[in-house]
Amino acid sequence: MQNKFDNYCELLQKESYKITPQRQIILKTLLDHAEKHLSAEELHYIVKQKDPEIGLATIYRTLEIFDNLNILHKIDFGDGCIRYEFTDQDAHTHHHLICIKCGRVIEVNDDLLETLETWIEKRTQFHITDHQLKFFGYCKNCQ
Amino acid sequence: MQNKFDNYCELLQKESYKITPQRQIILKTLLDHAEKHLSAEELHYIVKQKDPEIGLATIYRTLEIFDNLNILHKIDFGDGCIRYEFTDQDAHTHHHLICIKCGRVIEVNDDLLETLETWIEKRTQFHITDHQLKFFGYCKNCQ
DNA sequence: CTTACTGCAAATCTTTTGCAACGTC
DNA sequence: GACGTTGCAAAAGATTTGCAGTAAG
Repeated sequence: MQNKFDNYCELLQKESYKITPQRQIILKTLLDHAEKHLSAEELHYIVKQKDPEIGLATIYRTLEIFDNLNILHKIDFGDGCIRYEFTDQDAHTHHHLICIKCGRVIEVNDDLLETLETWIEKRTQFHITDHQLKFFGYCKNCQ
Repeated sequence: MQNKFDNYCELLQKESYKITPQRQIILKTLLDHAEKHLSAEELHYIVKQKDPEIGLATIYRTLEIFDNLNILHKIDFGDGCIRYEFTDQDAHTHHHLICIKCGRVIEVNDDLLETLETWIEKRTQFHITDHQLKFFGYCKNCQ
């Protein structure tokens, strides 16, 4: 985990962004909760426990930068706020199961979609660069 | 198209919603632009040309009802507003190609996802009731 | 005539922006 | 020391809600 942190800091530096304490705290927090798909608000709540001074605007601005640098990307689970996920986690073959009762988000990996993608590209002349696949239903506990 | 309109009106009636002129105009407009995935704002703009009195709140309230009755459902193309699509159009085997340059939304049909769904259900014990698959990339014109 | 529906305005919620003060490099 | 970054407060944009008046059944 530490090396990820360092890598992302290097990337920031390389792109001439400054390594501020705020950005370090935010990045650490994101890494610590990588599987949680935090929203800006949730992230802010956690971050404030480490440094109560940090404002919500800084959270949004930092997430924006991380998104631009492709460190993470936005996902929407339909709950009214934007959530974030590390891009390196994605690997293009990773989907989400969203429980419509308890809201739990489960991740699944597969590569069946590759086939579909190739087929669609051939048929529609649309050049696909990314996809999002979400399944809605009931998780094991909520059935 | 007329029979769809009548069917949905019947459904409204059956669920003891009143068939008001506003709801009729909204429903007609939605049916006329079924392939457009209108947002509330866009819908309002069109509807106001037929009846300038209709307020945006009515649009939202009507869309809410239609969503609850499963006449249509929300989709999010990541452009900051909720869009709507008729549920009967979906047929569970219909996906969206979203051009990240011009924003055009193209629809594709396929049933390859069925296989994947069955496989996931078996493996994760998650009961899938719906899915959303979006592909991002460049359309023919924007490549 | 009852009860749901409407339009308006105000409220809410998430996200963005302007700006003066601040901190990194 | 320059310039990017921050916190705050205000703004913006989408959606919701309260309310008094209106209309469908």
